[in-house]
Formats: sequence, structure tokens, C-alpha cells
Amino acid sequence: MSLKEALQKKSPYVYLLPEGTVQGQKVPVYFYLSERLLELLEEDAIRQAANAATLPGVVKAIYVMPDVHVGYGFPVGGVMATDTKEGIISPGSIGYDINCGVRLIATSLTADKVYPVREKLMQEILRNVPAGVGSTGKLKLSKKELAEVLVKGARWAVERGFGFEEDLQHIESEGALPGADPSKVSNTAYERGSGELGTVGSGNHFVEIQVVDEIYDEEISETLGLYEGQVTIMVHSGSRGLGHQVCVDYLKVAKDSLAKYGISLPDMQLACMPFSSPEGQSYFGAMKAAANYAFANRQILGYLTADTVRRFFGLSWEDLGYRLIYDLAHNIGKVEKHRVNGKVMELVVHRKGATRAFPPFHGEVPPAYRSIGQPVLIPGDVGRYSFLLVGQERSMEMSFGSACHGAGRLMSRSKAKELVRREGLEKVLEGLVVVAKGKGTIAEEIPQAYKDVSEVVRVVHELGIAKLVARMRPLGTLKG
DNA sequence: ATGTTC
Repeated sequence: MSLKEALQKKSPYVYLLPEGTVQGQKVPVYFYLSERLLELLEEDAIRQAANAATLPGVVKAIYVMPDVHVGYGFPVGGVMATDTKEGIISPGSIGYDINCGVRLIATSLTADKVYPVREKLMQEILRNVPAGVGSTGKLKLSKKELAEVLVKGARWAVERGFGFEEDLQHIESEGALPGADPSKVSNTAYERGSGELGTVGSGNHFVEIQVVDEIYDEEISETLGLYEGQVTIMVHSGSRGLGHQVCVDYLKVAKDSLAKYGISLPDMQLACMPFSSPEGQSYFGAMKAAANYAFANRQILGYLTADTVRRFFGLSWEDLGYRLIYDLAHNIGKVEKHRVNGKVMELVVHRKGATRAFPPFHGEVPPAYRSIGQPVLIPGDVGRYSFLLVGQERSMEMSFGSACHGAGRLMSRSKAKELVRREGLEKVLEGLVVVAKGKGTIAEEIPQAYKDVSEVVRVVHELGIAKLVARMRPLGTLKG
């Protein structure tokens, strides 16, 4: 029997793989899916989530979001929590792109002003915002300067003039995870990171000019200062080569220490170390340093893009109406307190392709958003809508305070490129304004290669994990 | 995702 056949439908959108379904599975796995998304669920993704449920110190349940797909060891869209005392930390369950995340900036511009000049504006953004694999920015940091970035995160960028002090309040963890340890980051990672700060990268990463296209919740939109026809800027990027190298380095450390800690695994890609061990603490310190690099990266990218828009229209910052709505991580590990069987426990929450979605009045929701809940930003893929939701109370019991992160791939990169070869890029993109350094990335990232993100956000909305607030449509997209 | 098969 396949694992998919072992899934039990518990209620609309909730599918359970009971504990003990696979050898050594200590906790159940919950999949949050519509019937259509269930059809797309890969057997290997179910296997990966079940494998993680065998790891030492795993707590309560593994939760899988509707945008699930197979990843390295642990599925993208997966949430796992482990006990800080008895449990492990798993680099593969956080992901290669540490603190890959999203930033949304509001402006006072309206679409009628931007739409007619969108191609010219995007060419200007292409000139000013570095993108592409291995691209480098204007900054070239010494090891000492980079170590400062790794500790200060977004604040470092603000101090260098990339943005404003008040931005920091609207970033998850104020844009700097405490306890980052730059001494645990390898020289190779430093070398890869020294020239890449303030660059977009490749793959599904982008910088986009959008218009607020539909409002689902008037009252919450008003609190956020969002209205139909308003132009927004979205940044989707991460920790670039530096975070990638941290993951590579500590997967090796984890593999090399498995025997020492008596950890046996169903899949070597889940190589991990006890959280409280020296190896676990070194990875956690390095992971937080990489996360802070990503916060600084998005701070710079958001500022550079907004500044380009501002100059293009000849506006002051005040007239542009630059305002950071929120910035969040969707690939990260964090120590958080959660209620498990009526008891508050300190847990290492692994979110891989999953967004934190704390409800109204949670202590980590910024004061301005306290009564509405934490903004949850869901980036669309090329040519697709992006969404803004807010975290809801049920996320705390259903997913350790987490929601989905995006659409998830439907078509392999090679299949996408084949489609572009057959049909031609112009036809496939039908009128979308997409600028890029090279042609290769766009071909792999065409809209047809991704699942429908609207369906994904509908599931978390229906479940009461996060509430739909607004939808944004792209006016122009910068890709790597 | 990624100095994209270091």
C-alpha cells in the first residue's frame, strides 16, 4: 500500500498519516490540502514528512502546508518542532536558502501613473538592482564588516543608509536574530558572501512592482494602509551563497557526528545533531548569522528598488510614501514557546517553505498590527498574483503558528524550458513585463511551471490558519 | 536555492 492510500481524511482540507505508519514514526503527520492539491501530492513528499517524524525529540506532529513538494530530506512546505533538551536540529529541514523570505513595501503611487511607463521603469530597476546567479552588488565587504552584518542584520543596512529606523519594527524578529555567531561561519561562506549583499539571486527570487488588485478584508487593509489601485514593491530573496554554504558545511558536520550521538536515520539527507550539543549550537549560531545576512539583503534590495522608483518619478521619499508593511522568513529554525498537550514547551520550530503566522495579540506581532495579527506574505511566481494574509488563532494549535509560503513547482525546470523552446518565450509570457540578466532563469520560472497559488492560500484561509486580506497583481518583474 | 554536476 502506498503512503498516499494510508492518508485518512479527517475533515475538509485535513489529511492524517497516523503515527506508526512508517517504521519508527513517533508522531502523526497532518497534511493541509484541497482535493485538487491532494492529487498533486507526491508519494516522496509524504515519505519525507514521515521520515522526519522518526527523528529524536520530535514533538506533537509534523505539519505539511498545501504548497508542499519534495525537498532535500524534508519536504518544502513542512513544519517540524523538536524539544530543545531532548531533540535534534536538522539543517536539511530548514533548507539550503536560510531565511529565504519576502518583503512588502507600500507606496503612495497608483497604478494609473505606473502602468503606462512600466517597461521603462523595469529597465531602470534592471540597471540598479543586481540579479542573477553569482551576481555581485556595489558592496564588497571585508571579513570584519561582514561579521557585523551577520550580527546586526537589517539594522546594519539601515545604519549604512539603506532604509529607515522605523523599518526595523516591521521585520520578523526586528531583522536580527539574537545569538547569531559569526565565528561559526566558515571562511568559504564569508568569501561567497562578501560581494553578494544587496543582490536578488536566481530561481524563484524576484523584485516586483505590483498593484493592489483586490481587497478581501476592508478593515484590516485599512489598518495596514492598503487600498485598491495602490502600487507596492515586493522582494523575494534570501541569504545567497553564504546561507547555502552554511547549510553545506553543517550537513557535513551533522553526518560526521551521527555515530557519536547514536542517531540512526531513514534518510541521510535528514542528517542532524542534538540541539544542545556543541555541533547543534554551532549550526544554530551560524544559521542565525546567515538569517541576519538575508534580512540585511532584503533591506538593501527594498531600499534600492524604492529609491529607483522614487528617482524615476522625481519624488521625495515623503511623496513616494515608502512604508515597509512587513518582512518575513519562510526557511528558518527558531526557538519558540508553544503549548503542547496543555503544557508550554520550548521548541526548535523548523519551517521549510513555511511562513510564521502568529495570531492577533501574540507578543511577537509588531504594535501597529497587534490587533490584526502578523502579516503573512505569499509571493506569486512570475506573472501570478501575490497575497497578503494575517495570522489567525488556529495556527497555534494546527501548525506551531505557521502558514504556507507560495505556490510550489508543478513542472520540472527542464520541462519548463522545453515548453519555452516549443512555444517561444513571448507567447508563454503573454504580455507580462519581465526583465532579467539572462534568458535562462525566466524559461525555468514561467507561470505554467507552478501550481496555482490562489488555491494554496484558499486552504490556509478556510482552515483558519491565516486570513486573506489583499491580492497584488504584478506590473513588472525583475528576475535573475 | 546554489560560484546551477565543488
